[in-house]
Amino acid sequence: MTSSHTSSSVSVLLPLPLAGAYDYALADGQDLPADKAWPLGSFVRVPLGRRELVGVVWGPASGDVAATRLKPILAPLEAPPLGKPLRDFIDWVAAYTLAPPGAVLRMAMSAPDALGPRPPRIAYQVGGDEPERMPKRMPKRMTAARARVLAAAAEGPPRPAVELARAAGVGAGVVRGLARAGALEAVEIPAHAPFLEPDWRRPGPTLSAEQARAAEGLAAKVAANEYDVTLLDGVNGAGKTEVYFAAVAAALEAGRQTLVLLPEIALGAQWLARFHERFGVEPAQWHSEMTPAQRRRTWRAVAEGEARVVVGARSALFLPFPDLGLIVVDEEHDASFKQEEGVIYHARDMAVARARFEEALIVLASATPSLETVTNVATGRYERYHLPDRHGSAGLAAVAAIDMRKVSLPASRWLSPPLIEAVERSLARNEQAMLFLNRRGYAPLTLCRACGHRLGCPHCSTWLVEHRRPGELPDKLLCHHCGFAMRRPEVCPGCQAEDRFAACGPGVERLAEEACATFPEARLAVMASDTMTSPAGVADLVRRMAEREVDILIGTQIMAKGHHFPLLTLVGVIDGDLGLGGGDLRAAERTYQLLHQVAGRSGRAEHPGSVLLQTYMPDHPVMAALIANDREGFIAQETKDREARSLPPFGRLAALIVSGHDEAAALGLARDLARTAPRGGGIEVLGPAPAPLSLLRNRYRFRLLLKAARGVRVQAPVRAWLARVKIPRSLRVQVDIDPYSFL
DNA sequence: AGCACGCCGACT
DNA sequence: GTCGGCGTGCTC
Repeated sequence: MTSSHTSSSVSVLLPLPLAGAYDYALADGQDLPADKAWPLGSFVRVPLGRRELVGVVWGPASGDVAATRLKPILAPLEAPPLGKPLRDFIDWVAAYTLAPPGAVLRMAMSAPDALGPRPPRIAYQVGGDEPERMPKRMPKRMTAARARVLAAAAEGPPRPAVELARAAGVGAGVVRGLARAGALEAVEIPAHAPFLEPDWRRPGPTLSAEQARAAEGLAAKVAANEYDVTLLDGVNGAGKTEVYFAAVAAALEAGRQTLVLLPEIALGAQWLARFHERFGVEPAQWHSEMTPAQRRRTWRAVAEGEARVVVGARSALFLPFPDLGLIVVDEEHDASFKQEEGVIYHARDMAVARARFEEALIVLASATPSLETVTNVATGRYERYHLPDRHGSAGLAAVAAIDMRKVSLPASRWLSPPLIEAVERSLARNEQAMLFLNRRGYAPLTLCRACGHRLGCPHCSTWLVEHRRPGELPDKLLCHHCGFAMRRPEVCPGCQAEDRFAACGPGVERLAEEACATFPEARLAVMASDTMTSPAGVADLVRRMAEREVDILIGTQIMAKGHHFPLLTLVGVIDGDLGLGGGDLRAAERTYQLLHQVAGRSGRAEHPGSVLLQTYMPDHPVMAALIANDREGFIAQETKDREARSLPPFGRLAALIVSGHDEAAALGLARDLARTAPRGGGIEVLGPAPAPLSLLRNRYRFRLLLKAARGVRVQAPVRAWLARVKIPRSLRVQVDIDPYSFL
């Protein structure tokens, strides 16, 4: 091993789940010093087997493979090199999550075509500069669609196929067909307009004294250019967004970049509008629904420092910011920050690590901070800015329980008389109401009244959920875990009885049916992740709510995320107890957070709101805390409970999920793992037990849970543990450090 | 993650 | 006789 200045080889990390980086030889006759030609972080094309792929120069050669056996680096790519903070972050995430470093690198290379030269942007025109603007060659076949395209092309500048097609109201194929026929001329036009710099000089809104204090504090922290974690803690409506926008403005002023992580970017239309209002432009966005071209453009703009503010879902955490000065994690408690597939990580926790490597400020914002974050504030690791009051005149919504043990409802009814009366009063006052049920579909279970048979998914250990969406198959049964769908069978698979199926339990669709019958005059809308699939659909519903075209909004938790319904004054929670079943250690915390967030939809602006909570457990600590609006009391009790049981954040957990198509083989490996499990030193291993979803996508799953005392690092013992057993390729062992979901 | 190699069933 | 299934192992 020699220094990178004189060595003739370097190690290159490839975006593959390999154990480590591979050594490559530097090409002969390279007239630049090696560290100039291939600086660390450079993207390079290398051979691997009979393939060629792009990797990143990661460090000096390891020397593991004899120099004579090394293949040469083929060529550098033109994208800017990954900076040291991001490379260190990638190594750190790999070590923390026990994922192969290349698998983590892959997340930072999520726009493969962004690394090479920009593809030319092709536009189509007709007639060029000539005044006539007639096609040089008329197509042999002329159709109405083609005529519209030619007419559209004759006006205005050359346009890309998609835009021209949109202007003519036809598909892009028509444009391409005309180009092929020679009727349209292809010309190269300049690349996309750059991302505009948000204007931080624009005056912000007037802030309250507390908001102003927090805003100034955050701005000063940004200017300090140091690693710092600050919790921005305030109820919905307290103006957290405007406060952290002050930090964004400070980062812009300092010339550094900002990343804002949101739980669900697809639902962020209102957030984007607020950003636009504050800074005059839209920020760059990053989420899973983007097209390859959009990813390319955004990734490259981030890497070149042109995109100054990026708002994105958790995967945006791995974008190649060259100068990141600020990270904001909004709704930091939200469970959707936990990535559960591939590299398993929690984006909030990883964001804190990235901020450390970038020497940046990270702001965690929430009305109901996670116990982890609250504990870090208590121990002084994080600072906290508190925004105690709602900005505006409306007080907090009053929460009251409806004790469902004391109401008797007819079969297949879920609206209690007190809730119905409250909705009627709302409607009479010409105000809006919301009914919340965190369950998609019509009915969560279908059973046979003759023999009791339940219709389950053939690939998972779950019940099929009935959906009755208009325009869809009637009686459609759906598995919410693997997507399996079927029509309800004619006869019961258990006893061959005909027409004896009964839908059991409510989903939002069935609730809507009941609401429709109960409030026949009211205009209803349903909002669930499967009925609101596009951001435009969500935006339209939000608009209809704002313009009072809807009286009762019925939906699942996606209603609770970031939407403001100013005229909404009543929230009815149909089943407050829904999240409390099961063995999830965070069940109480999550239920509190979700119901608090739902309650926060009610009573904004000048309308006071109220929340009615249907529950069979009105005395449960979660319900009691919600009714008393006693967040601190709930946190104190939950803290005491977790501490007593040495559960996070007062102890560490790691889960191993063994899965495979062969149940006996999977169980056998799980037992081998239990036998060789680490013991002592503050570590205890439980299991194997069938995972709560013991069959998922045809894979049988068994879980082992490693519990470690506070301060014990779990990575090294788990790594050594896995090295002790042979894992056949037909089985998979997933490691989940700090598991959230226990499924 | 690919891609090859290798060892057992239904087809030109 | 071979085309092809996917289990196992390797790629600097």
